[in-house]
Amino acid sequence: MYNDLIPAFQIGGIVAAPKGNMSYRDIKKVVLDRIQNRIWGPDSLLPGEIELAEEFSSTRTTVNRALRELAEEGFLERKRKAGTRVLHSPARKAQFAIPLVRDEITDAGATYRYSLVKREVMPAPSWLTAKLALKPDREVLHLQCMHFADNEPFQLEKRWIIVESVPEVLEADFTASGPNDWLVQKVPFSNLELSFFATKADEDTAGFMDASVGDPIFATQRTTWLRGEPVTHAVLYFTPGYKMTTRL
Amino acid sequence: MYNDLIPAFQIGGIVAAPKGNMSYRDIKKVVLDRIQNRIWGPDSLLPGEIELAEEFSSTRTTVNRALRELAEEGFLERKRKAGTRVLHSPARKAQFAIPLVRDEITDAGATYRYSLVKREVMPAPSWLTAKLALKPDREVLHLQCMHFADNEPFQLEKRWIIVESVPEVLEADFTASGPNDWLVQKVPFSNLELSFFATKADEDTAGFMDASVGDPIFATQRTTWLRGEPVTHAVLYFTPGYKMTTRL
DNA sequence: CAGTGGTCTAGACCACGCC
DNA sequence: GCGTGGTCTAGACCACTGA
Repeated sequence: MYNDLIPAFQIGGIVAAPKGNMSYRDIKKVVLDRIQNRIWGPDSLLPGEIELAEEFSSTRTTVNRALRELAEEGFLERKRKAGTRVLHSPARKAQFAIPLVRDEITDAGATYRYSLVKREVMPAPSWLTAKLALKPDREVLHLQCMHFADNEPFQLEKRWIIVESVPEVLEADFTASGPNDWLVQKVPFSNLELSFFATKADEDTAGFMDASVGDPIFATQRTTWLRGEPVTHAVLYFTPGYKMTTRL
Repeated sequence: MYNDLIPAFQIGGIVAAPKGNMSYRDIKKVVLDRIQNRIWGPDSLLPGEIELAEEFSSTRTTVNRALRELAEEGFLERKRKAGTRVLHSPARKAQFAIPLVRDEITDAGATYRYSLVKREVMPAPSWLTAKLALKPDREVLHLQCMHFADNEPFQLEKRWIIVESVPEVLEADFTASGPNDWLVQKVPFSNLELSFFATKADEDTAGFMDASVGDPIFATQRTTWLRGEPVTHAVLYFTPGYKMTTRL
């Protein structure tokens, strides 16, 4: 039984409310503990905020913040009039930072190097026109770039930028630094779609990465809009063996 | 220039503060707009909370909530004494729900079916002992299960459960429903590590999924602890072509 | 050490949504 | 309708940390 894992002093410890004033963090801890120890089991209804405020000798405002954050973290469901309920499946949410490649590399203590592989102004390929619901015959700037960590291939970036949305992109110089840096500086974005998937290295990709044809490749795809207008679409191919990790 | 995309009425609209009292949501919108329109450019320092509260004819508490949430969302950095600063790279954070497979399938409108492929009590394999820092010679329950969506293979689950942490797992019946369901009901968890990566289908995996050997497979890995004790480790292999997506 | 954000209080009004 | 959470206010004290 999992209770074997609970040190004796904790059974009556955290679960019971300490005396004196408690911060919203303390309240979060106690509530979470009660959920995890099934004192408030799945689907059960928690006492109202006022009642909890009394128990914790705190105020409703403070209790509210604690419960609100636990709800954001996916432990509780809150509805007006209905009250606060424990979710049966811990619909926890994972959070990932979306860093710039450069930051990702330098944060890992490696040296970052960038290289422009290809630059081409072209009509939007039909799959892109369809995906972004572009008007027909739009012009796009297509770029391919490599990002290195300690001179090892780290990421291959294929990017399409809608010229109409960012005309000045045609003047930009991408030989020294990548389009992501430039876009971040020049264009705010209001909306983003992010996907993760697995693909296999084709001959082209394998050539750039330290990979063999057919190697499994972890890839992410990002599409960005500004106030409803598509700005750019990028696919990022990671070096074989890459693993994206979070803790919570 | 991206300003071309901004309808004229917005330039002097959202960016300027509306009169009257504003909610924290309104304040968030205005501040975000000013960031995106470079009125408060990257790295610039925002006015203090009191000053903003005056401008928005609101209180510091309300402004505080707005700025705090924008910071959580990755737009701002806040430090005592230093003030609130606009982050140069929109270090936005992606949030994913971590649903039960069954929910993921039924939410998509498909029919869920489960099948137990393998059940085995065994000594912990050495890689698992190392990964979870187990004491030597621990016993684990190893399970392999298939999850189907509309009778199409959707996910292959390989799971190891530390018997010592959850002894009663040996009595559980996993022929009708999966170990995840059981664990969620019986064992709370306090800590979780989550990874995403790409791998290729081996003969075994390809046999279960609708896949060929060598196909790229998107996989996730979850390790769960309860109060510092490892409980279970699972690797979930998705059917080829699976793509995980979020918007923000 | 002084200024900024972090948090708590006590009270109020409001809006949503079950009953 | 009416109870519950959602939010705002006005004020206070505190803790961190940069100048």
